[in-house]
Amino acid sequence: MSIRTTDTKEEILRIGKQFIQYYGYNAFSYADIARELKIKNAAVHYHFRGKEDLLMALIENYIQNYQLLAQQLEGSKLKAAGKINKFIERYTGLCDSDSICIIGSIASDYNTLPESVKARISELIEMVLGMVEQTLAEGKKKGELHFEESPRTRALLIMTNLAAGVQLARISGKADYEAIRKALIKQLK
Amino acid sequence: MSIRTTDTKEEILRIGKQFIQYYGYNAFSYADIARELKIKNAAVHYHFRGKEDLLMALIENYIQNYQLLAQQLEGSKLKAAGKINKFIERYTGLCDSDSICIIGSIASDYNTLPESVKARISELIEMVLGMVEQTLAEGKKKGELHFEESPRTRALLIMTNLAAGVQLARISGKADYEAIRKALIKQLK
DNA sequence: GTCTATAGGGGGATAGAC
DNA sequence: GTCTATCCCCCTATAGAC
Repeated sequence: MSIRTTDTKEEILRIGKQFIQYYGYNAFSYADIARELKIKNAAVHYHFRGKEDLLMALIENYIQNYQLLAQQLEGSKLKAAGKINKFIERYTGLCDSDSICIIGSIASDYNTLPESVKARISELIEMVLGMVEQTLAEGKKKGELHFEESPRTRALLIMTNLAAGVQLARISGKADYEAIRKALIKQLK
Repeated sequence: MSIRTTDTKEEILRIGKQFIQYYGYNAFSYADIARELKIKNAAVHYHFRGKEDLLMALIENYIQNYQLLAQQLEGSKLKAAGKINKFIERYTGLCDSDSICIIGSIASDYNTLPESVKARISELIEMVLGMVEQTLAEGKKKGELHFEESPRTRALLIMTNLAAGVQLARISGKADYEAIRKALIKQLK
């Protein structure tokens, strides 16, 4: 019955994620976060010493989140196509809020980030690609999915279609993203 | 015999383009450009009143550049696959310098840009997509290319593979980009 | 845990001399 | 066309009171 009180630290993470997806990492400030949460600059620094620490925490969140998804998919009765759809859905949601995937956003700012962050992002990407790759491989083995390329290559094609698809949608409209999404699903049948 | 002297204005455009592709629009300053060209801050402002004017000039350059490519392709004896390859080559070159396509870079910063710039970027994207779409349509008609989707959708799939492919390569290495590139070419046969 | 106040630096941009 | 000098703003970050 208890609604867990979202503390400030979680709120900062939530807003930070939104800002990265909407404006980009180098285009928002602690002051922006503070204004949004109606607290002061210094309070944000209390929870995350510096902006890089906030970014790192967000990346850790994503890693945990995908680990959770991995467990859910492993224990689910979904067919391969349904599992792939779980990944696609995450991108479809972004479009509706004019936002882009955090990996794509960070990729643009990549050369401005410290090595520690770069390394962790690399791990996140490998993890996500690995999950998609494995799902594709299993689906092919069971005869549920059909594609010519290696599972790794197919995973790369799908994830790049999605990542740049939401970037494109922000500029040219959601219709283009929808065309991509439908084509992806059709291709695997 | 005369080697045209590259004046400062052209040099600024050259460096500005590099910085956008390497660091992102919101992550470099006029001071960075000035340092690179061994001139002062104010000299850059003389050639481009503000940073947005520089960005707009770069977008105009891209539009002209693609118009030139369109003319070249129209008058060439290249088969459809060869024409598509001209687009792919542009992205392959980016990988080697740890850079990403300017459209992808700008897409990340999109919500921080003034409306005038947004509108022009939209036109640039439509132009490039239109060129690829038309090339695909002609190739299919002549029996040189084979794909199931509409030319527009196929163009979207190819361009998003390339745009996010170079973003990915910057983080996970060029091997992934190469896998994408080869798969794209193979898919069309 | 949040505040006020502030340090220190960098950003975009302009005026006016040369 | 480039310079020096400067303005004003916002940024990241910290110290110390509450």
